[in-house]
Amino acid sequence: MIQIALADDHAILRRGVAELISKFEDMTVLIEAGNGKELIDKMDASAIKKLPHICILDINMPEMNGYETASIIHKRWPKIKILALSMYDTEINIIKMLRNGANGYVLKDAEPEELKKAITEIYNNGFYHSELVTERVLHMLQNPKDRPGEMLSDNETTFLKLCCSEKTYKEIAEIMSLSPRTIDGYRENLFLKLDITTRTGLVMYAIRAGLVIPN
Amino acid sequence: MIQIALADDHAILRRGVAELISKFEDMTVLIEAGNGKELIDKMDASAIKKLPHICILDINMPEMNGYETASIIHKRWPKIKILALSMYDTEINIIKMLRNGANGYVLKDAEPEELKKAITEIYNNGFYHSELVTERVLHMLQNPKDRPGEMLSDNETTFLKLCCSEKTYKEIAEIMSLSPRTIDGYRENLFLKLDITTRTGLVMYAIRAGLVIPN
DNA sequence: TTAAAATACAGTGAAAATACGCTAGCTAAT
DNA sequence: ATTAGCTAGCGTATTTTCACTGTATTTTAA
Repeated sequence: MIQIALADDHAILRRGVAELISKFEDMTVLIEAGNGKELIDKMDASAIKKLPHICILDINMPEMNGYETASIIHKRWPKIKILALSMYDTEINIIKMLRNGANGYVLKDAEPEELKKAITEIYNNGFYHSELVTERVLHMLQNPKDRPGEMLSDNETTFLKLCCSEKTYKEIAEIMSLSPRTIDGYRENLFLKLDITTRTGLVMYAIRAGLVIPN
Repeated sequence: MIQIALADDHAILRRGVAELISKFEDMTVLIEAGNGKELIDKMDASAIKKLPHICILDINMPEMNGYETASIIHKRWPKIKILALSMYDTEINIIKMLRNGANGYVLKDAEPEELKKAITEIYNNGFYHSELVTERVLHMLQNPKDRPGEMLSDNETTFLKLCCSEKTYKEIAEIMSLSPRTIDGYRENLFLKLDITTRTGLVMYAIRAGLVIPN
């Protein structure tokens, strides 16, 4: 019996997926949580013998998003497998989740059958790679250089989050205690890396990447 | 037995919700669709006696979004009740769905119990108004700036959608075959109505309102 | 130990976004 | 028929954003 933990902020979706999973043979949902932090807290609290085999994580979550959650779980409980369940299929999202320790990636658009398959394969083989995760993406994971979805530095990520507000770059510079010119550098770098030319592009990217929840 | 139709582009969520609903007593899912157009096509195709009592609609959908779908269903089959199922609780979303014929509004964050309650009440009384809706609607009625008379016009909506791209206002003006100054007027109006001061604000708003799917 | 990156910072100028003031046509309201 | 409101339009000024050319320091890698 495969034990599963679920983290997603949308209760109806989460409960629905839980129902779906418990209908699959040999699978059961052990833990449910509304965000990454809650999941980790529950795993901390639960007895060691009751840990799940697989954690299914949404990327966009309040409090603690999927990336951070995956990273922490991967470090703290290396044996637990992680399956990312996301709305978007942008390369950067996939790569970022896989780099943070995810063993598979399924879209919310997918058919339930694919979810079942992903869970089974991760449990049996340790990973699940659909056509979505192409060889190209896997190759990128190994070659740290020359990938379009270059990993973002902490400062760049912070900057990107702050871009999704009505602050000017000058104000962002003050908040981050940096010179406006440095911020300008971040902007330019991101434009290059992400093939973007406007702040609007940055905002759209940040939302797709799950860095901010538009609420 | 309450017959239900479901429209949502995320298959896993949709199947999950369908499972959830079929677990509720006296409820069954008759039709499932990936977007509004598909739902309407299926309802057109299905025999008249097999129409659902209630349509549950997501707002953010490709092809045809929740607003348009609600409006069409409401006109074509006035007896069928509509329940909006949305990610966001912005006033404008709620009001817009209600204006387009929805009889209730539930968030994806909500507990499954609320969904059940909403379906039951809509079936029995014709509507479901949670504290969420009443509160928001009341707030709206008090705030002169979001009065129903100041809903967005078609042109403003089109403009708002185009804002979520890397186009300049000048380019948007060309696309819409209007003078750049007219576009400027739309922008200014929206800033006033929505209490916004930058294009970034417009983009964030448009996404929350489900006008664009960030893909 | 050099070379090559990554990081932080600087000035300038052009383009885009934002803020106002103003005109005019249409319609609805009493 | 006139007040009020909404839509569409023009002009101008300021602020913000974007693009380009740089420099100095630190880290990383060969």
